[in-house]
Parts: sequence; structure tokens; C-alpha cells
Amino acid sequence: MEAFQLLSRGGARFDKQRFKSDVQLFNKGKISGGPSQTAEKMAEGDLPPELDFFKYVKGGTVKRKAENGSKQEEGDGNLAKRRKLDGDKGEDTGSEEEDVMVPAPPRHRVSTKGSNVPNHVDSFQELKDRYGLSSHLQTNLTKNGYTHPTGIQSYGIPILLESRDLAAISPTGTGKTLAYVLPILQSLGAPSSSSKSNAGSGVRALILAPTRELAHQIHNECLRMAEGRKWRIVLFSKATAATLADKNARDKVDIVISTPLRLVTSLQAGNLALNNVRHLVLDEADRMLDAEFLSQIQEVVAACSHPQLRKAVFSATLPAGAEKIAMEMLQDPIRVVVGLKDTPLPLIAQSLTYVSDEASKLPTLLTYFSQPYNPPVLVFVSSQPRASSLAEELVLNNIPNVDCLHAGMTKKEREDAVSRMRKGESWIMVSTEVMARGMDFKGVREVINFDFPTTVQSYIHRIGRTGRAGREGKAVTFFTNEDAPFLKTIANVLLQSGSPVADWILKLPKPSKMKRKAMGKVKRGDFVNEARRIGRGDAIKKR
DNA sequence: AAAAAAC
Repeated sequence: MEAFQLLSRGGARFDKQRFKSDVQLFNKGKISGGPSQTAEKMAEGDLPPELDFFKYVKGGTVKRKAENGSKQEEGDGNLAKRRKLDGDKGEDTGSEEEDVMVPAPPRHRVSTKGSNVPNHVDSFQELKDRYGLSSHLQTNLTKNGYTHPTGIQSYGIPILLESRDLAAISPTGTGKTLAYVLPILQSLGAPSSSSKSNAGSGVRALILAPTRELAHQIHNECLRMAEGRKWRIVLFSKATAATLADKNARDKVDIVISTPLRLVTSLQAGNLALNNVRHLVLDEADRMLDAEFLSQIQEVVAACSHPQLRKAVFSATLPAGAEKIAMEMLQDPIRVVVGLKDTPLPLIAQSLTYVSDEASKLPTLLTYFSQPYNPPVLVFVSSQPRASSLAEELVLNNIPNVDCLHAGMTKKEREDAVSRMRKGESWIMVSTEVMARGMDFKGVREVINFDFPTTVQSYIHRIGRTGRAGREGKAVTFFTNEDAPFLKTIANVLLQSGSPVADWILKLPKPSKMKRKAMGKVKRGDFVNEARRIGRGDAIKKR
């Protein structure tokens, strides 16, 4: 309620004149569709993002430790299957963009590290030749439109098929789910329910994800790929957990997909045994290994007592701390990195928009939505109440088809919101970090960070909801004076992935210095003044 | 560094 009032007040206090120049200035790098994007960025004096990124991944500016057993190759990346954008949504976007073939994205460099790394494959056919990929899986691949393996698929799948532990780092929207689902299905053999199965009784594969929505999405992907076979693939929930309390039912299950706490609850109640699990996958691994989830994960890992247990972790980001924990958990692991670690796809045109203060955010957003945009748009905020109140505020301002999603909503409300999104009924989805990871909405072409993300990882995952499977995307991030301490860090991410950043932001002092300043007695206005002094906007001309 | 998410 408080947040609601705050936002409303903000509306009344908005001074268009005062902020107009800032907003225009920092929107300069925004895309206006397909081909013109490159031109605009060229005008800023930079290389086009593709080239810039390419140069970077070629190792030009990056310092890389030469380590033993490490090799780097050009992966085909294979987002390369370019096609027209789906463009079945957003009838008011009306531009030639829909009909234009965008240039092929950069091929991602793939680097692997570990002992006896299996060769990658260049096609799904090769998986059949080398590993006898079952014909029904091949059929389902074709049926679901998978024609060529992406980078992570062509490297990761052979590794998993050869029963090795794997740590996979690959950008958002590059097909990580299939990379672990396919090997699991291939190795299952006969369903547990069948008399032919001699693989012991009980769950043989376990996939963990941080949110219900993501678990649900993974479940769907499994079902699609398993079509035609009788495996029991269970999305763990209160309801399914109850049915599995019966050991006979439980023994017939082949794959379980769950969130950690749900699983631990059943484990502790003695309603679930994991001693037959051969494949354990942690999706969004860094999220799963951070403080709140870690003990739950450890409990699950401990319960997976089968000697043939193989583990794999997947994520788009893996900070050093999480990577260390992951590597210690794995046995003789192979590490695969596609592209540059902690760098978003260059396909996403990113920009930073200065909004002065909290109160100016809403008006800026309303202005944004009063101009043409490509629905559906995902808007991220920092808390549940802010999500509800912002959604409410947009509705009050007659913005059509606004939706909201956060973990404070009931299971059904959440499911409905996701399904509206999937059906294209939501034009604007206001959400918390729940939606930041893993969710694959192919239509999303714009992400707005209404509240500034608190970590680079959060930023990368949030904007990774767009630009998926080789499509273009756009990401706008609002920042206020209060966000100054973290601004430069995020700005470097933009820069690294080929999006233009205003000079003055790059000239900001080191984040640590800014942070100390922000924590001290320094008035917020100081940042603005300093920014002006350094050369942002018209103000400098007065000097 | 801190919130959100998991039940």
C-alpha cells in the first residue's frame, strides 16, 4: 500500500521538462528496429555489436589464463538458424522488422576444460552414429523444430552421454534444457513401470530448478521430448508428492522435476527415496548454490546415494564462489563455457535510462508505454508489493493488458499469469526476480528494469528473457541517483556485450568508492552534480 | 550487499 502511494505521488510530481533531456540523451542508443540498429550504433563511433563482440571473444582484450587441459574451439553456436521473427504478436508494432532477415549472430566460442573431454558433435545425426540416439528421440527433435545442436548442445550432450559430470555455462536462451534432457532420456531405457526395466526401482533422474514456473517449463520440455514413450515424468508439487507417498506409485516414476524445498520436505517426511537416482541436474546452478538453497541442495545430493550418480550443473552465469562449490560437488568434471562467462548475448540491444529518483520512474514508464513498443514487455521490480502496485498503477493509467507475477500470489494465479503470457494475452508483465531466470517466452522482445538489478547475474538473467533462440531483443534499465554505486558495474556489462554506454557513466569513480560515498553522509544530489560536472547533458555547458 | 524464492 505504501509503495502504491509512493508511485501515485510520483505521478503528480513528475516534471517533464526537467527530465526530458536526460531521457532523450540516454535513449540515444535505443534500437528502432532491425537494420537501422547497426547504423545507429555506428554513429556512436563504435563497432557494430557483432563485430565488437567477435573481437572480444577472439581474445583481443580479454586476459585468459592458459590452463592445463584447457582447450578452445569455435563452436558453431548455432543460434544461427535464422528465420523470420515469429511476429504473431504485437499487431501495433507495424514495421518492416518482421520481414527482414537479421544478420547471422556471432558464432560463440566454446571452451572446455577437464580430462578426456569427448569430442563435440556437429549434428544430431552424429549423436545417432556415435551414441545410438534412439529413433523416437530423433523424431521428437524434428517434431519440435530442433534441426541443429546449439553450442552447449553439441558439446554438452556427448559429455553427458559418456556419463561424465558437467558444469555448463552458456548464455540465456541457447538451449540448455535440451542439452540435459536429451541425454537423460537416451540413457533411461525401459520405463520403470515396465517389467523389462532392470534399473532398480524408483526415480532415476532428478532435475532441480529454483522456481515453480521454471520447473513447470522444464517438465513440459521433457514431456515433448519423451512423447511416444511410457516414462513417468513427474513435476513435483504438493499434489504429486502426496500421490508418491505410496511406494508402489513412487517406484514407477522415472524422472522428477522439482524445486528444492518441495523435494526436501518430502525427503524429510520419508515420502521419497532418491537412492536410485543416476542423473542429477541443477538448473540455474548459481542460484541453486547460493546461501538459502545450498543446505537444501546438499541434503538432496546426500540422499542421492546411487554409486553411478552423475551430476551436472547448468547456468548462464556462474560467479567464482558458486563455481567453486559446484566443482567440489562434481566428480572429475568437465567445464564447458559457451561465449564469455557473465556476458549477455550481443543480440540484446541494451540501454540505460536516467530517471533521477524513485518518484520519476513511473512517469518515465508511462511515457515509454505511450510510445510504440513491442509487446509483450517484461518489467522487473525489486519486491512483491512493488510488482502489484506498479501493475495496478499501469492499469489505472489505462495501459492495456497489464499482468503481474510474483511468488506471493497463489499457485493458480501464477499459473494463469504465465499462461496468459504464453498465449500473448499479456502485453505487459510486471514481475519480481521469480521470472528472471530460465523462463522462455519466445515472444518477449523488450525487458524493462524498472528497479535496478542488484547484481550482474540478476541483470544478465533478467535481460536474457529477451533475445532468445537467436531473436533480437531490447533491454532498458532505469537508474536513479541511488543506484549510482552499482551503475558502473552494469555499464561494463553493456559495453562488453556491444551496447553503447554514455561516456560519463564510464568515467564514474570505481564502484567501491561510490559505495562508500553512498553509505556516508553524502546527499543524493551530489551525484547529479558530479555527473553534470563530468559532462553528462547540457548542464556542463554552463561551466 | 540484499531481496526473493522455495514450503
